[in-house]
Amino acid sequence: MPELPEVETVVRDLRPVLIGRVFLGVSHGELKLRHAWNPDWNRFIIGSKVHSIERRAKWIVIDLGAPGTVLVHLGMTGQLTTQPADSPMADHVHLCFQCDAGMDLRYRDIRRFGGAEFHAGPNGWKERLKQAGLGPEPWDMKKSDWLAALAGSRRPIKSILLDQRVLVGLGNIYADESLFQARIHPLRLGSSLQPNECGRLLASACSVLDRAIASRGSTIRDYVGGSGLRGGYQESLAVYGREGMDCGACAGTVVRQVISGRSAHFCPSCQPIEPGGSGSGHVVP
DNA sequence: ATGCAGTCCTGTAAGC
DNA sequence: TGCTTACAGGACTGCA
Repeated sequence: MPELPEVETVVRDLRPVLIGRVFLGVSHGELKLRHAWNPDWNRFIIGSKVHSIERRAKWIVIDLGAPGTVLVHLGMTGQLTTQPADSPMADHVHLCFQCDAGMDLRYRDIRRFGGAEFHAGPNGWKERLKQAGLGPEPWDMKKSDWLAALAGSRRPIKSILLDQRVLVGLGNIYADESLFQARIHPLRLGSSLQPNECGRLLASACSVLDRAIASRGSTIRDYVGGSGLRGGYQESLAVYGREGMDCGACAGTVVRQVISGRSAHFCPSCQPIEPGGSGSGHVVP
């Protein structure tokens, strides 16, 4: 599942091979994507050169200079990779940008929760993302804003971490890992967190994301980087996907509980529901 | 205003 | 063995 580290890895993989390439054509499938490609955009794309590739939240931003910008969201199973133009087309490839030098940029997405959009002009894409109401990158989050956001919310902290309007980049995997590293129970309400816990949680999120990026992200099922390589951070996960297994930090066992419709993985011993709990008992909410 | 449940989508795996 | 069902979750919609 592409979260911030996976998207960052795709961007870093694509940069050296895609910057400077010129799009010669675009082909797309019939199936509907969440972010469907409009064929009217082809005329902006064809003949345009890739100036830069950046990441904002979980979006890939491909800057084509004056014509505009391509935004790609990987959704859950999206893959954006470069391949030789004569390589066989895999199943579920919905979009293919033909580049010069015999190279394709292909978008493959099994569950079709992602897709690509084109936004004309220098600021079109910024308006699009502004409309999404994205919060700051975790490393740019101001401590005072973070404290205020948590203090003013009576939602479970797990839900808050997944809300991209508060903070971008975390998905289910890294939200669980961040909460474990900060030793905070996912059901704790935002307003119940003490300032030191808030600070610890933000620092944990940044640190988990940093380490995941260094490992090229986590490949749980479908994720691959821009070069087609899998990630490695799944080997370092402390709680996600480890239901029923030993907690690596204590004698407890990792449990799974549905919170806000998503699986939350945590160690009830290391992450007590009672603030300041010592871990002496397994608290069942 | 706020938070939650439902929805999309398909491959995988568990269960009968 | 073959079928059915549950599950995975990012981001959006609609409801209470």
